[in-house]
Amino acid sequence: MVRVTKKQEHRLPDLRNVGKHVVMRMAPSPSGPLHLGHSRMSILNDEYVKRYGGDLVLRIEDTNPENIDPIAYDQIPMDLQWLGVNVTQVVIQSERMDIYYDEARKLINSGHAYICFCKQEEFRKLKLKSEACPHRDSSPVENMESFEKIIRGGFNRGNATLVIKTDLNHPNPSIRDWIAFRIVDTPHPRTGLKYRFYPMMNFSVAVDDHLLGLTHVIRGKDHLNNTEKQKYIFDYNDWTLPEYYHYGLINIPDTVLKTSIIKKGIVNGEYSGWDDVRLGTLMALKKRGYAPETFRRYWIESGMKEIDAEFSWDIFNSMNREIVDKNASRFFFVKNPMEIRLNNETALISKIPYHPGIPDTGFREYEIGSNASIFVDPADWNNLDDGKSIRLKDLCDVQKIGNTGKVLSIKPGKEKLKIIHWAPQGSLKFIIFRPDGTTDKGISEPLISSYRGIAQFERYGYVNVEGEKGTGYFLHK
RNA sequence: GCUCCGAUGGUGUAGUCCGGUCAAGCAUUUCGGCCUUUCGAGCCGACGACUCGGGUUCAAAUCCCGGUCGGAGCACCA
Repeated sequence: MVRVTKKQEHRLPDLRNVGKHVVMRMAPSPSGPLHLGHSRMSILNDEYVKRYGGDLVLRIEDTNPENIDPIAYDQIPMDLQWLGVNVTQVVIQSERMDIYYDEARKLINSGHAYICFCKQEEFRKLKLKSEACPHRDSSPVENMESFEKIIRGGFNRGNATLVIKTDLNHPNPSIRDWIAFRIVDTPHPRTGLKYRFYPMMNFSVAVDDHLLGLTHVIRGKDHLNNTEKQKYIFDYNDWTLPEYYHYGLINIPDTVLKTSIIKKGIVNGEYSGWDDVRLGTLMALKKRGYAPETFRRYWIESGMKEIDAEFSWDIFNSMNREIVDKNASRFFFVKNPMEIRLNNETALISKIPYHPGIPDTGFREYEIGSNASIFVDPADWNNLDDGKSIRLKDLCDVQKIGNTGKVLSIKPGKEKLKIIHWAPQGSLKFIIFRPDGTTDKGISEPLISSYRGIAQFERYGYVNVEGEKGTGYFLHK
């Protein structure tokens, strides 16, 4: 039997129980702009909504006033738009507080939730022993009174919580009677001090997943326990559970992603902003020249397995190179330039294709006068033994004699020579910011001045160029 | 410690549900060759993996049991 060649492209597995359409969501906390890690859940959800049709909800989970950066409300939708993620509905949780209160009242009435006045430590200890706290048996009427009193501001932080009754003998202590609301008196960037009794993520998520009609939930497996907790809310209300998927954690090496670290760095001036090229934010990656399509391809290939994995910049860059290369004009960038003199008697014309693979992109052309001097990278020139020959790409072959190049031939000789790049007189200062925080300074050929976008600096790498400024951001080799 | 989850080359994946077509495919990396006036692209080739031990079976990457290793969560973050 002949083996059928498998399709090269990776395809995400089909979802279970898909009806006419799906409703899915992304639920970032607004602690800052999106980063590389967030792009995974965004792409995954978006892919499925595109496959099956339906809605994709962006739900901003801003129920912890202490962990909000207002920039996120605007930047997250922009990040998603850049990624090509088609959000059909935006929901901001801080605008839904009354909904959460109503759902809480329902659970209090049905005896599934109680107000607890235990100190944090006390409550924890009892739970570990599988013992009920003294407030667990309060009547719904008592609980309701307390609840309304808390909402009106009758208690201070740490003195009261709303707890969901689960199972005190559950093998996992964190799932035993979990806290659904707690008091926070920090002003909220959007609602100020209007509310002080905030739902915990497990409560608001369960309520919203139901009310928004979620059919499928895809998220990281760090939420595995949370899913267990949220199921109680669905049970008590007799709501239909969405299908859950939990993908494994991705370790992204050599990349700063933690918003707390980034924020601190921005404040103390170490980073220039959220788009500092040393960071793993989408803003920074965009600035360096990554294509949105690269993210999509990468995360589709990674799939939804629960296994933890290592993010591979090699593979990511390789995918990006494939996308970006065809539109990347070639230029010469000479790092730490040194001048060498040629002994040509007549002027030389150098005509170099902008893209050797795509002939109709044209040429860049420079005239090198007689006995001209040009610039080369000392790393190339100094490694060449005196008397040896080298090829100046698209210019001529030369023999090294000290710091002069004796022109051997204008047409490339038969001999196989090392080929190096160079820059003519009139080249412009150019500086490249690299993601490791270093910079490469040098010069680039004159025609770079009108170029914008991703260029390939030959033998150096891909760089997102702002020609008129003489700066560029290193993308990858 | 407790609860849950997982294990295919350096990395990422395919195959595992329904055992045989898998002496394991693809991509990436590294190395070599061809081509080429880039160390890019393209082409060819090489290295490199089923965590271990038992069991079931004519047959196991695939099913079962155990060990090991790794990961996540562990309570007023999301």
